Amino acid sequence: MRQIKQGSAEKLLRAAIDLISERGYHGVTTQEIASSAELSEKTLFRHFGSKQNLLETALERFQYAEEMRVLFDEQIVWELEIDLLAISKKYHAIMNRDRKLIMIALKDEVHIPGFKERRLQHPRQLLTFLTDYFIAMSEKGKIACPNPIMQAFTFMMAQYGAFMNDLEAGTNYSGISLDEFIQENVKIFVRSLTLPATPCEKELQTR
Amino acid sequence: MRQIKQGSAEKLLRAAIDLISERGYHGVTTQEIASSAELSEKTLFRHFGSKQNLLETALERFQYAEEMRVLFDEQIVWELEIDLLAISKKYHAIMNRDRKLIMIALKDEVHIPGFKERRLQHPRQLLTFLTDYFIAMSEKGKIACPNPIMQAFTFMMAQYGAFMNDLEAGTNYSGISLDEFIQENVKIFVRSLTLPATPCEKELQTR
DNA sequence: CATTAATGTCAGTCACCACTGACAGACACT
DNA sequence: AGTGTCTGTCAGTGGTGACTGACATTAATG
Repeated sequence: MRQIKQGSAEKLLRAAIDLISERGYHGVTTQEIASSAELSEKTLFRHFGSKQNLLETALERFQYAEEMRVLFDEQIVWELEIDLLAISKKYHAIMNRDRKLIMIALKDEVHIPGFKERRLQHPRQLLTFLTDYFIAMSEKGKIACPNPIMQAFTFMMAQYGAFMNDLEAGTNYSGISLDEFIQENVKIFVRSLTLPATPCEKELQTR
Repeated sequence: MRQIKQGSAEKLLRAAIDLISERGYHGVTTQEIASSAELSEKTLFRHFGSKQNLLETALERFQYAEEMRVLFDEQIVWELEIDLLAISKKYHAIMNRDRKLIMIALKDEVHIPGFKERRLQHPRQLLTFLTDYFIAMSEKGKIACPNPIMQAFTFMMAQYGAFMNDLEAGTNYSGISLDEFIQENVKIFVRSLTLPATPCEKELQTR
């Protein structure tokens, strides 16, 4: 009967994620979580001991740095537009998969030791990957005039903003889709980074 | 004694915003709010009748479209870099001023009729202003090759992402400040939009 | 059949919390 | 001095919600 037990725990975790991401930790009762999982409240406590532990277990699923590393190791073709598109799409795919966990982390009502730190480490890693990519591209002579960290950061912030906007506002801006944004944003970076040998004295001045 | 009454209501509102933005609506008790405002719980209920009404009153302070309209009407000098910088700085100034209200809205635990709609309308207006600005700049021949709505949207998303990142992660990325981001992002858009008469066939193809 | 593991039911505990009523003190204005 | 306004204290009420213990049920397993 091990499978059935795991099935129950799984159902409870999913129900918890669904409900807490919508209404917040304190906005949902253990009773609701249990019956949403079609189990009794008692079973919830037998599995997880406490509401907080249920949440902690659920949150352990959030991680994406590793997947990003694989992307940078295996899918890069050293063609700016193609690579930036692939990176953007992967980023949004992962973020959308975990969007409920991200909502919970954002509401952040319960203090879970070490969780915030673990969470913030993923985008930091992505920044490193992207910066290294820009540096390498620069060394290959394929892009120009880099302040690679800041450009990587700026690229990430745009992705993050679009994701967050989609997360909370959905289709607030009529007729603009996430996909269109990705296309346009990549184009802007491509145009900005592949200057046809135009010098960049202006940048050198300001820093 | 009107002043004293207003002083108390104000203190309660501020305390409510502070606490709820940190711990969420259900994570804070009326008792805590009252004593954080150095007033009795009774006074809280005498002023606002209910906890929910206290929150609703607090949230009425969020608005920025009007301030943005003034900026676009009065501060624009039709010089891309200068204008984008001014717009960015104004945006972050407003958002930072209201960051606690934005946190509350994000946690979004309590359903307040019409609030979400009212909230989403501000960025939509900003998008309109910025799009019109790009169109005008294009007509003046100062920027090139516009898909103005998407470019305005992309610019906004970058700002939003940087703000949200700052809001929840603070100084997660060592040594990168919001101000540096603003500078870099504006530069990227300037470079991308002011192509020195390079044709844009590539864009025309893809759409 | 006996055992074991997972679950359910039921009844209940204990703490917390939004909210109230009755009463009283402080202060201003007339 | 009297009146009105704002505030505080105190002692509640009613509801809810996390969590528990005792006992029964179901089904798989040896």
